[in-house]
Amino acid sequence: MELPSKYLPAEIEDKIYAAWLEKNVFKSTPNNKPAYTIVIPPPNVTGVLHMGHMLNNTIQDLLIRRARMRGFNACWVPGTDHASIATEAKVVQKLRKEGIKKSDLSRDAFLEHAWEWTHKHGGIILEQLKKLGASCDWDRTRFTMDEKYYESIIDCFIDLHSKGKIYRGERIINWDPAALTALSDEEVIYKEVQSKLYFLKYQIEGTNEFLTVATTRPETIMGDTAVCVNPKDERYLHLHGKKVIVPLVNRAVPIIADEYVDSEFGTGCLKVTPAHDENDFMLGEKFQLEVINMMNADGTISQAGGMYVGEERFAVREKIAEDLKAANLLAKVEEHANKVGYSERTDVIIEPRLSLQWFVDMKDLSKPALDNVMNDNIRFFPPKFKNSYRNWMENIKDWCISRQLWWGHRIPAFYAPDGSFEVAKNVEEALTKFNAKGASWNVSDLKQDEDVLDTWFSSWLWPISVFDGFYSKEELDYYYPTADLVTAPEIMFFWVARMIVAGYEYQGKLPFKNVYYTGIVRDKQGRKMSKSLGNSPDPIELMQHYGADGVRVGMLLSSPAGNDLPFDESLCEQGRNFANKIWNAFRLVKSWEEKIDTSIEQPDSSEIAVKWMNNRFEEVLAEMEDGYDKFRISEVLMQTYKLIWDDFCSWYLEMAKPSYGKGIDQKTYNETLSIFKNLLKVLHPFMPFLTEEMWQHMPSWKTESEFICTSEWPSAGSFNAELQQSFEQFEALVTEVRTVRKKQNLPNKESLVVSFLKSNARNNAFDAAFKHLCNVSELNEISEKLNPSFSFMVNGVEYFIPYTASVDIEAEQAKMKEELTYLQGFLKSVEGKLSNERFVQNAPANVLEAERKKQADAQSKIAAIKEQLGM
RNA sequence: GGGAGUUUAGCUCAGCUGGUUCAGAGCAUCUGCCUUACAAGCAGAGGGUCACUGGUUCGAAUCCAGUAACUCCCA
Repeated sequence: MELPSKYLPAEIEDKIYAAWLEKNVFKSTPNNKPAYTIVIPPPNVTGVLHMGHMLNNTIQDLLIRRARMRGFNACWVPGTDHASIATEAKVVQKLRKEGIKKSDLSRDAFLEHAWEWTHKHGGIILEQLKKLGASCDWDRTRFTMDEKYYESIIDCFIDLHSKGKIYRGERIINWDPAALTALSDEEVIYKEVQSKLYFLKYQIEGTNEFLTVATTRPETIMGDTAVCVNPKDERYLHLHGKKVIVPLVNRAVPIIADEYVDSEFGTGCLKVTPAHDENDFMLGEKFQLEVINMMNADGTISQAGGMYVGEERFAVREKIAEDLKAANLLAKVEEHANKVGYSERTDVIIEPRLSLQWFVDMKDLSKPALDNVMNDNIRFFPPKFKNSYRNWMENIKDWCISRQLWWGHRIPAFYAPDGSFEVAKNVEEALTKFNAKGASWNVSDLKQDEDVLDTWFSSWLWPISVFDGFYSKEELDYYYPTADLVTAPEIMFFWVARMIVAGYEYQGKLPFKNVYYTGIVRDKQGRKMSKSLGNSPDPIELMQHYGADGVRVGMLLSSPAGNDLPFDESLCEQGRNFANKIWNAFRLVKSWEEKIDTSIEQPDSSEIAVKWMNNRFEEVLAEMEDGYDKFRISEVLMQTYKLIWDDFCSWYLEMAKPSYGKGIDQKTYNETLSIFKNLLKVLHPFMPFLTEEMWQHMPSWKTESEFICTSEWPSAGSFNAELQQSFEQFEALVTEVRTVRKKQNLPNKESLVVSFLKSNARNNAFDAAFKHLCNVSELNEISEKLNPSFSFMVNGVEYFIPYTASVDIEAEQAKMKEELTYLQGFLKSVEGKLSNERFVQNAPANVLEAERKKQADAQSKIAAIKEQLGM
């Protein structure tokens, strides 16, 4: 069978993926093997694959494939998230294009559109993941709005409510005036902006004195119900207990004193607007202040404001500044840089708004989640993220979980006409609860809460509910806790922390053992990849260009845990080249199949080559396992890369390769195949398609396992360090000879005679390989130096290659002199150390010994060169 | 404003408890090769005041203090 000289991924990837699916190799059901589970961070149901997904899912696939080969029952659960705000926004947008306004639709009609949209776009991303080679158990695909899943979220709400962990309360929340919904703290992005600081004059009641208050938000004065100063601030001591008149509004409000106020900021006086600022709200509660809600949901001034009613908040800011100035109540305006919160979704400025919302009381819930990360029951990679996790957990606030949206899990609270409510699974149960308390409503009297739950309130049960864990223990007991979670640090608080909370609350144990945080994929200029910048390559196109394996390798080459990944297509090129290199090594070995000559004994050179390569494999395998344990993925990849390219292709194959026109012995052939097979196995998690394709070309391997992806991971054997050291000396010797050949233009076809000075230190283990590799016809031990000749030292042994006619002796001598000068300087520095008494006294024995060896080596080299130069 | 992190070759990064794993890897660059698996390749080579300044030590990329620049998180 003819194999093309280039590896052509496009022709084989789909075929191989289909074969895997057909034989259900990714399917997992509980059995007597240990489970190794990963749940996918569910992508947005209507999203498309981007580079972040590529990185994240490549890592998950790598981990799950390795686990599968190591004999675990590997289960990778795929799925998608309903992403309530993002999806609803897209549906609203789509309807608008069709001339339909959301407000014209009933809830049910809107939801029909949303489902339609979901069915049309949902799952695209999962299909794309198949191109990447993702070995998910697709039969387990879950969606956060699946019936069973939905039910578990509702039950979770009801449960937490009954435990008193969920409450309804009036709070200042982050309000998005464009999306008309509350946002969690995590959905607010703070940006540094250049704004203005307005100095407003508040007249002190009954006097002609004024108090100046600095504010960035003069438009909220209609909601002012106090002015606050620091009690220690001597400038204002005399005003405690007095009142001031709010400018323009002409309302008298008290001057209060509280430590909260920073005397250094502005004038040291703070206007207090309890309905429009979180800290002011706190002051309001503390001092029992009146609360005036002067803004509408859409960011216009409300009736309660009394002035500028119906006008937009920022227009009013301009206007009020003018009016204040006209009334001579504006002392001055300064430029001022501050941070302002923006909505992550709509990018409008967040309005702190007093509003009735549902909250989760996080105080007690968060405790086990904090402790078990800090004590490493759940390990973070890299561990530096434990710091920010702790910081957040220790200052955790109650979680606002209601959203003024339709797409999502509808809050199971039912209101009676008198405003009382009951939390229940459905209206009938709510009615029962009402009536048990003596009320006598009918079903038609009750109205369900209009709001849905924060998306993260559904995804925090992901590791539990994908196994129907609320209703059945069968699968959960087997698969939970899951092994690893691979995700981005950006959602550590949104999601990771909350899954841990839910895990301890509902299972009493951790949801996963390790959390691997990936970096952000950036472009070459360090910018985050985004649709709006258009700087993100299309992953599907990339895979078409470089092959899925090439892209996988490209993604992982430069992505140490937690560090950002400056992505460059040349990385994929490197991956593709690597695939091609292996492909050609495979072609070579495959071609030996026809050259087997059973009459040939295994040559010594091949024997040592096999022995060394097996030993080297053990050494690197141990390093790789260690790297995997520490999630040092890019390092493991590089170890694999060098093992295959350098050790196997550049050294082993060259040693084992028969001379031109010669056949190969059976033993070397068999052993080469066995080495190759192990290499492909450890490479498989990185390059699943390539390795599987080659496996399928080898009938003898297929008797072991039909697919490489279900074959057995190589088990570790013993490693002989001495053998590796011998190899390295041999390597150095070969390099020296190649250098001589190159300098002298001696083609490899012409054989050489190499001599060496008799020495006890000389290691001859690789002599046969050396002669084979360097085309050395004779390797002679001599007792006298050979002059004139090229000479070089390897590990204390001096070698000679006779001069050929064409040698430029003068140039050779000049080089030797240069070398001599360097060695003399080196020797001097070593001797300097050794003559330092304190060094000799304090340094450990091995260091001293090393220095003495350096000294001896340098001395002998110097002597050798001097002799050659006739000095 | 509070916290965390980073700074080592042109680029991306390794360098654990101070000493042969100590100045390293891959890519890129340069030189020579279409050598009978592979030019998506082979064989070589060059390249760094380890951000800066001090300190501790016989000895510092590594420990300590300070400075600078950048990044992220929280308010």
